[in-house]
Amino acid sequence: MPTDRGYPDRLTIDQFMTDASHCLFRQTLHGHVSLHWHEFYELTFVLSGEGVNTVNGKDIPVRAGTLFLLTPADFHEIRPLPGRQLEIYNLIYREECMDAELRGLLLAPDCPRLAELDGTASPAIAEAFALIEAEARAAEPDVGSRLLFRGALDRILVALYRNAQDGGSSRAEAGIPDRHPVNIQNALLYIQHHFREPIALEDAARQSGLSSHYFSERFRLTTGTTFQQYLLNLRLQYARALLRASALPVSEICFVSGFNTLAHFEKMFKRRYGHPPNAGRTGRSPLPRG
DNA sequence: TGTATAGGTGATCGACAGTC
DNA sequence: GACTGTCGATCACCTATACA
Repeated sequence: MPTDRGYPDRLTIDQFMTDASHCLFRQTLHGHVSLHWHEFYELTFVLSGEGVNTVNGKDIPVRAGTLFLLTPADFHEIRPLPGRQLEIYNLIYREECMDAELRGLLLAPDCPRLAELDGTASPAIAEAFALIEAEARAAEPDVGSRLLFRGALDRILVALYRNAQDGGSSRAEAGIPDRHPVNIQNALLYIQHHFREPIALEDAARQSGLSSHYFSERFRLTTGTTFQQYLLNLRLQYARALLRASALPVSEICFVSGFNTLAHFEKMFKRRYGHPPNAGRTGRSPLPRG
């Protein structure tokens, strides 16, 4: 579990799912879970209690019935309200566990990936989590276990998509028009969720099934920006949010945001925001205990 | 140790021509 | 019209270095 030293922890697949495709925890949070991010997807359902989930520097209240999905591109921390506790289901899984269609819907840039389930939908989702929990306890997992997990996961994700609320983000905010050709959307999706890794134009082009030359042209015409510029924007936005939300050194933020050298990160940051990375900091120390 | 700057190199962009 | 390949120009990125 994340330590509380003001530096975000990176939770790796090797730490939690060496051989498995997923892992489920039912836990009660009595205090603050410090800033962290993961290499896997995290689906959380609040069974009881009230608290605050801070995702990419933005506070989001959570309570019984709240369901949210975090991707490897998100960093977050969660804490119960003072004097309260949070009882949650926490399901972590690999990207390939998601149905392709659901992945396309839920990982779209404008999808809030947060839902408040009412008294009707909530028990059904708790039941789906309980099913995954029961299967995880089975002594000998078999093909049936895998299929039941996929079925339960699909059910939860569909509920999330149907009940998703706009947390304030929008395509316009993200600089993305309403409609893109499917091949460009695939590439955008790929970029959105892999921008912290080294991505070449060719990688994104492969996602769209186009040659790199033609993809470059279509991408620019469709999004109004070049591939490089789009990638740079994502990395800078992520770095700025992390600068505001954590006490992580600039050099660390540079690397986790997808930049390979500090020199380049600082140059690009200064060009975009008009000041060096440290100058815009609020001096935020680790979050107050909840 | 963390941050900032300068200069060189290679990857990418974008215009254009050509093919199917 | 959709797509690919070529090639010169541009810019992102890296290395080296300096400073607080």
